[in-house]
Amino acid sequence: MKEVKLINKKQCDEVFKILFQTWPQAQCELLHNNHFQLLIAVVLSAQATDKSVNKALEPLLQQSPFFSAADLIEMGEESFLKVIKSIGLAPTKARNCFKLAKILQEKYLGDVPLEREKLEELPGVGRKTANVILNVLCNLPTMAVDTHVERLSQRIGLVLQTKDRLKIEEELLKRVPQKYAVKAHHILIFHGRYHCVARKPKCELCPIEHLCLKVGVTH
DNA sequence: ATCCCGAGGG
DNA sequence: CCCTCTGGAT
Repeated sequence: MKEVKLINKKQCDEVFKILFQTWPQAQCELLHNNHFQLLIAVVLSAQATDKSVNKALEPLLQQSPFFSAADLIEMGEESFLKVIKSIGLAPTKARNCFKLAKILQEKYLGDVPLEREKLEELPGVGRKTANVILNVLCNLPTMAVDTHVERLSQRIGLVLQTKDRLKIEEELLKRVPQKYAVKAHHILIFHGRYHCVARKPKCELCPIEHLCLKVGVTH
């Protein structure tokens, strides 16, 4: 018999209240000066730390603060690959970013479309990336389910056990208090990145330890 | 289900 | 050494 590991609605509200107080500064940490740069950064951040993405892009953005789709097309895929070489999955990402830039130029005058369907048509952009873009640029209450959000959701007991990220997203959106709907994604990211880490979570120091079910945590 | 694949941490 | 990092396309 499979035990249902889930905290109740009241506990869920408390979790977000405490986490919001713990991480009031939670926000996107990817370097960017415009919509295009954010889109590129989010695409590059797949299976990579935001630190590694910032480290690779910083010199480029320093030299070219208004770096745009047109600029990426002009510099070429090979040159861009050299820039992002230190990031994992670089060849695939360079190809996707270059193709993406060309599509933006041809279809949207170089702008980033702020609609889910159009975003997800772009190479290298899936549901998670689209959710981040819509959240950061439009302040929409989307829930991008990445490795952190998936881990914390299961661990704390915010959602039922499943590897289906769309299901996790839907369940989370139902359970997150309205007040924190827009911030919730980054609140979870910060807690996952800096505290409730994958391997050795710092449970002794955790502000929600009394509420957490610690599903799968073995010390 | 499997492939893409580099740096940083433990 | 092994695991992890704001996944996506096939």
